[in-house]
Amino acid sequence: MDQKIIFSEVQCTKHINAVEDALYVLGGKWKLRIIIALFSGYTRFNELQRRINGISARVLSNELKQLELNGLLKRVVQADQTPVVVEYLATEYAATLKDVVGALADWGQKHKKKITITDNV
Amino acid sequence: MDQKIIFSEVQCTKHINAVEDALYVLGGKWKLRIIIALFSGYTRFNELQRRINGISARVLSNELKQLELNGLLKRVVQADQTPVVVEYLATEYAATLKDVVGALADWGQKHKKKITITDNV
DNA sequence: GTTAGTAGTAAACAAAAGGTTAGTACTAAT
DNA sequence: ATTAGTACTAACCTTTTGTTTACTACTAAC
Repeated sequence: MDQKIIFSEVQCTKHINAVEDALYVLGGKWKLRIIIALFSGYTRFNELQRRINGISARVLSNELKQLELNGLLKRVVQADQTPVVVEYLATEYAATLKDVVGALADWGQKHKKKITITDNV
Repeated sequence: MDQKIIFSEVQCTKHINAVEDALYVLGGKWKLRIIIALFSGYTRFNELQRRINGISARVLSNELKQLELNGLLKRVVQADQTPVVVEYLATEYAATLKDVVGALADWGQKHKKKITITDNV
């Protein structure tokens, strides 16, 4: 009932700003899903599209460009191959997202259990 | 260069689905910011609007309704007071988001430092 | 009695995000 | 020769999200 204050007044704006900075890069429906797929070893465009349920080629293409701009993946063209093969590889920097993805996936899993049992009050 | 696979193939879909469930509740531009403000002890409508830079009354109102539906806050009307005071209080369930908010804020903070130094390749 | 504050809602609109369809140019198999 | 796959892009449309302005109804201060 009387909820404890977790963050101090001074920390509030700091936290909001930090989350804002994170969401600028990770926000939207798809970016974290793409990062998970990359972590899982999927590298090719159509492979990613098949794995990430519901994403269109246009949106995937745009999202990949933005993730590359933010240093989370590298687009590698294997020009020696026929046909030319394009690979999207998570960078080392993307690995710093492990905690974020982990925390969110954990919570999501627990939340799903909660709503399937409680059916939400 | 040769990025290690962090999640196994089997875990990929599980992770994506879990993150999907989390984003269903927390996704969008405002929800996490509102939760942080609630954690910080801000409880009143106008107080929240002042604290969360850029949010309009309409959007704040809608977001608060959704957060209440998902059990993350309680809308409490102090009817005895004049004028009537409305308080939005984070629930205990919302406290389970501490790790998520923490991980995201941490990453956002580090990312901001990175881009202000490196200026991004 | 005018101004400011509380806690919003309604209507109208604009912007951002995402979806749909089709198409390119090339290869490889049937 | 047709079908299927790769890796996309363009144009167009819809949906979602957010903004702005105005308004309610009430209180409290100046």
